[in-house]
Amino acid sequence: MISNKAKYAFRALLAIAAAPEGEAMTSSEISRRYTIPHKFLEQILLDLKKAGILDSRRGKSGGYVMLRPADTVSFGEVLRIFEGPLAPLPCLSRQSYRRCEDCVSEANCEIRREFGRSYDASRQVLDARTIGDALANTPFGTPLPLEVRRAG
Amino acid sequence: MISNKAKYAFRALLAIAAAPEGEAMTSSEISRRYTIPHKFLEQILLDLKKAGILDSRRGKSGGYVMLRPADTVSFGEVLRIFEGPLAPLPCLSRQSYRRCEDCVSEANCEIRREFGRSYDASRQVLDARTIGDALANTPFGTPLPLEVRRAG
DNA sequence: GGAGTTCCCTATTGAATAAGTAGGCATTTA
DNA sequence: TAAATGCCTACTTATTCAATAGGGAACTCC
Ligand code: FES
Ligand code: FES
Repeated sequence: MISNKAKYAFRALLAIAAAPEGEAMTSSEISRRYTIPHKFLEQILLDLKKAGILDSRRGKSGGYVMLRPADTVSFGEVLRIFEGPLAPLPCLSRQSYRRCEDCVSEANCEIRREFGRSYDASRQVLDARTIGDALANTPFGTPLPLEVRRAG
Repeated sequence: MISNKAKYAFRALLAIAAAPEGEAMTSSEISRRYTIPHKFLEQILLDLKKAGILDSRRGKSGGYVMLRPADTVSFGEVLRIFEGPLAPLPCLSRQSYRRCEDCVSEANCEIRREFGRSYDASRQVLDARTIGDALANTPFGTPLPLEVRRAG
C-alpha cells in the first residue's frame, strides 16, 4: 500500500495539471475539494516544488502551477519522492543500489531473480505513464513512451 | 522494499524445498546457514506452518518440511502472509478490498486506473512464479502456469 | 503602506509497524 | 530421563506515518 502522503500528492498534481493553462491553484482550494488536511497538504506541495515539479506564487492571488509539462512527470518519479526507492530489494534499485549483506551471490540469488521480474513489470508501467497520460486517459503502450524514464 | 521478515521467509522456504525429499531441516540449521536470528526465524517458520505451507516434527530429529509441493507455493502467496495485501491501493485489493473514502468515483479515479495497470503487471509475475520455479530456474512464461493463482 | 492572503519552514505528537530479544513450555527420540 | 527440537507469548527499541501547531516571509490590492 502506498502512503496517504503519496496519494494526496497525486490528487493534488492531477488537480493542478487539469487547471486551465497558467491558472494557479491554492493549497486551500485543493484541500477543500479533496478533504486533505490543509497543513499536511502544504508540506506535500512544498516537496513537489523542491523536486522541481511544481512552481508557486505567493501572496494574494498566489497558488501552485506545473513547472514541467504534465506529460513529462511520471507516476514513478512522484512516487519515489514520497516513498523512496520503489524496488522491492535494495539490490534491485538502480538509484540507490545497496548490496544485500546476507546474500552470498547476487547473480545466483533466486529471490533477487524473481523479484526482479516482478519489479521490471511494474516499473515498466510506473515510469512510462505520466500525469498527462492519466488525465487524457490515453491507453497504455499506444504512443510508445519517449523512453523508459528512470529507475529506482 | 519488502521486510526482512519476508526475505527470511523466502530464504528459509527455498532451503527447505531444496532439501532432499522427506528430509527435515531444523530452524537452527537454517539460521546458521543464512545468519538469520534464530528466535526471529522460529516465528517466521511458525507462520508458514500456520499458513499450511510447511509441516514440522518436534523433538530430537525434528525440523521442517514442505507440506505442499514447492511448485504450488507462489511468491505472491508467501508475500501476503508477511506483508498483508500487495495491492498499492485498498480499492485494488481483491482479498481485502476497501473502498477509498476520499475518492468520489472509483470508475473515474485516475490514480486507481494507473496503479491498477502497474499492480496487474507485478501480480501477473508474483502469483504465477513459485518456489519450485525459482529453484529450477525455469524461464518465465514458458510452461504457461496452470492459472493465475490468486489475487490480493 | 497596511491588511489580508498566500506560501514557506521547523518542531512536536501519538499511533502503528519493524525487527528483533527473552523466557519458558511441550514434545519427541536416543 | 536428558537433550534437542518446535511452540507460544510478552516485551523492547527504533523508525515511520499522519498529522498538528505555530509562526515567518512574500505578495497583492485597496
Ligand atoms: S542479492 Fe538481493 S536478495 Fe539476494
Ligand atoms: S478509488 Fe481508490 S484510489 Fe481512487
